[in-house]
Amino acid sequence: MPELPEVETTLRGIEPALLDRKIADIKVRNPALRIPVARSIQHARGRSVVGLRRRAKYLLLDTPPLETGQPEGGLMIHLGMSGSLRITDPATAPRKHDHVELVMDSGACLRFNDPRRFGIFTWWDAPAEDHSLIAHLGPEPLGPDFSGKYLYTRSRNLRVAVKNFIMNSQVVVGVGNIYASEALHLAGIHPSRPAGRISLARYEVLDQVIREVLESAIRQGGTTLRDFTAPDAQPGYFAQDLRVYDRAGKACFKCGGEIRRKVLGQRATYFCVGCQR
DNA sequence: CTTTACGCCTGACGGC
DNA sequence: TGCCGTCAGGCGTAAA
Repeated sequence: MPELPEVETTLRGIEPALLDRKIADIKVRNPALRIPVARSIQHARGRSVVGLRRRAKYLLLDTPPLETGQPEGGLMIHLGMSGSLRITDPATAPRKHDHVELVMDSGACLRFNDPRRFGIFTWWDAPAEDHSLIAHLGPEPLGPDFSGKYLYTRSRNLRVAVKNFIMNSQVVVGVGNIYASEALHLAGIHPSRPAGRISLARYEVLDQVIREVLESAIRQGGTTLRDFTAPDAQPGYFAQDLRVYDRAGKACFKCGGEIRRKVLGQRATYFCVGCQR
């Protein structure tokens, strides 16, 4: 499932094939994504991709108008939980669940594949920051606006469990279910602890481990990046580093305690009974 | 306002 | 072997 590191890896993987290239054609095979693919994505046809950005788990392609009067904006892609992008030859037969594709003038082709169709492929009107899906998002976890002090200040008087707090995209973006459990374990914080009852010092630790776990995963994403265009590209680059996720009943690598599973906010949550308080 | 539940959807998996 | 129920998950939205 694409978390922030995999989206970042995806961005780096598709950039060489898209940057400064013209979108010659846009094909929609199945518009039934989480948000139906609208005809407006055709605004990008004939335009060049002059920039690729990531905001939270959204990929943004900048496509300036060719002549005055055309709309300013670009394409927005979200991978949902089963989406992926790959660069391929447009002559190759599409796979099952290849819903949208960009045919570049270079002859390369970007295909959006998403079995569960929780993803998004849509058009945004400039400025992208004002789009309803990203206008109210919190800071980037790897950016300068995210800090222990920020988490501490935002959480005062909140009774919500700290795991739900850091998974709230209005608080901070890109901390998915897996990394929330992993980061809290590394920080020694119990996932059920009320967010408003955690000290500044502990939030400073949490800030650091969130950065570390995401940066580490992005580095390992480089492995995924290399076979990104390969027909049999495999996800799961982070699986070997998981310390608590999906390890219920097993022993904690740090203290030997038992890893338990509980449901918080309708999500599977894993933690160690020995070293998380 | 905060908090919780639900729905979208397919594939993997276990039970029979 | 195949059928069926259950679960997983990002995240917006409705409901409480």
